[in-house]
Amino acid sequence: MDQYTKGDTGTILFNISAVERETGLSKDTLRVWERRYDFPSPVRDDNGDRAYTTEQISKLRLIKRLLDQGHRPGKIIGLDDERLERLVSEPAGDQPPRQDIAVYIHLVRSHQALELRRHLTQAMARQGLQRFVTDTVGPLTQAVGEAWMRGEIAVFEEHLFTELMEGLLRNAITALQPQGKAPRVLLTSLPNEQHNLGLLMVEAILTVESAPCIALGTETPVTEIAQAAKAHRTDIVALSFSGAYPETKAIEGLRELRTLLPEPFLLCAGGAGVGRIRRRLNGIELITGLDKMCELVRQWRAEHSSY
Amino acid sequence: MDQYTKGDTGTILFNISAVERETGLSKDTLRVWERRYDFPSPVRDDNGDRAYTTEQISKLRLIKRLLDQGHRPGKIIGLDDERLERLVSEPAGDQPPRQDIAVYIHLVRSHQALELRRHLTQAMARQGLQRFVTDTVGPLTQAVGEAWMRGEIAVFEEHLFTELMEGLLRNAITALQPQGKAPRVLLTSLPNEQHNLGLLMVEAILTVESAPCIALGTETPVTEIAQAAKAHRTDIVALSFSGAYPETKAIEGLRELRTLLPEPFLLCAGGAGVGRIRRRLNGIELITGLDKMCELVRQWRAEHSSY
DNA sequence: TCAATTATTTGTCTAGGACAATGAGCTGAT
DNA sequence: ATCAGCTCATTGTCCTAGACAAATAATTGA
Repeated sequence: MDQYTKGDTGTILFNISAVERETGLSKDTLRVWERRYDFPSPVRDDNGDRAYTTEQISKLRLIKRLLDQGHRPGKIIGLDDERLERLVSEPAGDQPPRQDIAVYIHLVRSHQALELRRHLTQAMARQGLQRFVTDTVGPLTQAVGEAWMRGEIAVFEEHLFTELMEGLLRNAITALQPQGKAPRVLLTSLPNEQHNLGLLMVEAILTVESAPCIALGTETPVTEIAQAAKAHRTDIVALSFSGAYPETKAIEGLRELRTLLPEPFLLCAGGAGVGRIRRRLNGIELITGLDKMCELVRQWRAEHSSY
Repeated sequence: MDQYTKGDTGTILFNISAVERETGLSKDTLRVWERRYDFPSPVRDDNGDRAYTTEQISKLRLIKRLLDQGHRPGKIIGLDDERLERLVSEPAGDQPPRQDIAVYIHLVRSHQALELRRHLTQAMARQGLQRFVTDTVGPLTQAVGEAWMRGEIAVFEEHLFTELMEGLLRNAITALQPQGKAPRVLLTSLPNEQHNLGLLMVEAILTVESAPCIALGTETPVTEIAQAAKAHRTDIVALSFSGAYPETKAIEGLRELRTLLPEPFLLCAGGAGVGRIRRRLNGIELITGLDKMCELVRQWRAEHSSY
């Protein structure tokens, strides 16, 4: 029941439930990997329950990232950390390093909240909300996430960053006095997907585009999404998936929603979690970037302006 | 793998994974309930996998609500829908009915988001932020929660309300240009406590009181809270617990935090979850209302103004 | 009346088997 | 050479059924 326990040497050990939360790998998967590949091979606590070390968890995170890139478990689980690291950084490759992002990251790590907020507010004023979101918030959020994966940023630092960013975006959105014209867009995520930043980014962009948003926050059950779309007479339903969201669950949820929502509704999904979906899904638009959401709205307007 | 299949009569059936998502009850729990209480007793599909009907799912939702209210599975699972319904609406107390709250609730239920926002903004302007939070947001949030328990408000309606309220409070907070003087307060909640509204209410009140807040959002592990308090040199650490949070967990977490944070730090806990704690906890302030938080800050200032 | 003990309830863990869906590798026809 | 179709290996999720600690209720004793 407890999330973590202390090992003999004072090291912190995590139970299988905590590891599921931390890595996004289901308990079943963790157990079957242990059976088949001998990794992870956690020690056992007094009850005989699996107890994972932080090292194992970070290796699992690394492996998860590689799976998301298309690698297969059997091929990579045996490799040592060094080789895994090389695989991760390999194809990700060589984006031009960005000075501004490095500055923000530094502010996050040195706990200068006010200074960080000031810098970001200035950037927003300089770039305008639309470009601020696509060119700064998006990449920065991703960079923070990656730094967190590598253990360079503590949990509480990431929390503070997220909170600050949410405040900033929400403020910008209300400042625009959201009204606007069709299409009306419903924004939310499926249960177990708690990341709200992506949704707020989309909301900001859509608000700039004068498309009215109904934002439900995160974790709305599929049936409720369908009800909400009908009750609010939205034209588009947009779901957000972070990179850690299990692909099969995402597809499952989207398909169910498609069945529950008859055709006139446009259904689309975005976020890092859909980037790796190769399959074409019937009647579901996969959005590969924040700017693409804009295009979708414009396209919708073009198709519905015939009168 | 498919989330739902069609039954013989054309009814939609859900697999165990979908039910977990919809109800928040784990697969393990669903299976063990079936074993022990014969409910839910789903039919099986061609693979022998459980297939749940929508009726079963809504009964499960009802049961989940009652569990959150403190009922125990063994006592209520056997009851029929009628009896369950009666239980849900039963404990609704006899507070003096408030007209304004009834109006807000009505707007929530009729999906008039813009109108609701307008009303609330007006109330805020009329009452001032401090009284708006204590006299309107607090009671309203509670009323919405209770209505949701009774099934009078749908999940998506509650989500929209929460989202709207968060935006409103965040906006008010930033508008105040938070700076201010000591004490510095760290605001967050423990893992598994996802309600952010309570934290935002406190943040709003403290901001009015010119006490600078470090808000980490929800679900920060205890060790991280301790680190954050030190890194940001806060004077007070305030945790929020909603009514559903298990009392023992709360006490456990608070005690652990008290051990990790040496004396000069003031540690306090608030929210519906601490209201029912009778025991006095060493070195931990239990806050019984939003206004009490104010008093705590004033008291702190009185004690530290000796120079 | 309240604290300490004992009994019951309840959620989550365990093991290992099964199987469908996915992806990889191969074959033969265009 | 390319591509559809087939086969085989891989992989995630579901299954059963037993165990046990934590949480809660019931009982005892001071």
